[in-house]
Amino acid sequence: MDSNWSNQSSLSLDLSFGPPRSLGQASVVHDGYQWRKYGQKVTRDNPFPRAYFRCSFAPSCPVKKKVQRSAEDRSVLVATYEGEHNHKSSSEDELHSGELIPCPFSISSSSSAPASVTQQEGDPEMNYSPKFQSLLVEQMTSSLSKDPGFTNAIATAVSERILQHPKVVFK
DNA sequence: CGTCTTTGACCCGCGC
DNA sequence: GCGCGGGTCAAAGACG
Repeated sequence: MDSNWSNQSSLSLDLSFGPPRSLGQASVVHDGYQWRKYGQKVTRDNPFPRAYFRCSFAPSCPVKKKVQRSAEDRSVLVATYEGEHNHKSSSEDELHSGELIPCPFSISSSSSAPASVTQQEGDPEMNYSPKFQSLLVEQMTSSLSKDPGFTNAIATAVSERILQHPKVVFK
């Protein structure tokens, strides 16, 4: 067995909570993949509901994703990935078609120290607007300076998933 | 009309 | 053996 993905890797950077409520269709591309929600549960150790997602980009893709708000800081969203994508990301396809800039944050590395990115809520106008993006960058910068585990996870994810190059270390 | 989210019920594993 | 908690299923409703 590949030990890579047998364990869960967690790291959050999930934009799906941006829109107030995007009901109906369009499972949003959060991190380069398409996710379909198949369940939600309130766990004992966390008052906030945990959402369960599957990769809907490829029906045969075994990857699962759990998204849960941190009990300590509710502005922190923690996403836990399980499994390995047996296909390339949808954003890569988009990249190849020369249209959109991919969101390079599909975390496939297993970091010993789960990192997270905070995302403020409350302003529906900040969904995917430049304002929101700049805020996100700001939050990430903050996380980078505070949490070395996050740095490594990002570096690994970017190098493995997007650049297809050896590990790059941010410093 | 087709696809996706929501939500309650069900199933299974684990600890006591 | 029983109870609890986590994870999954499936029907119903909603939206473009």
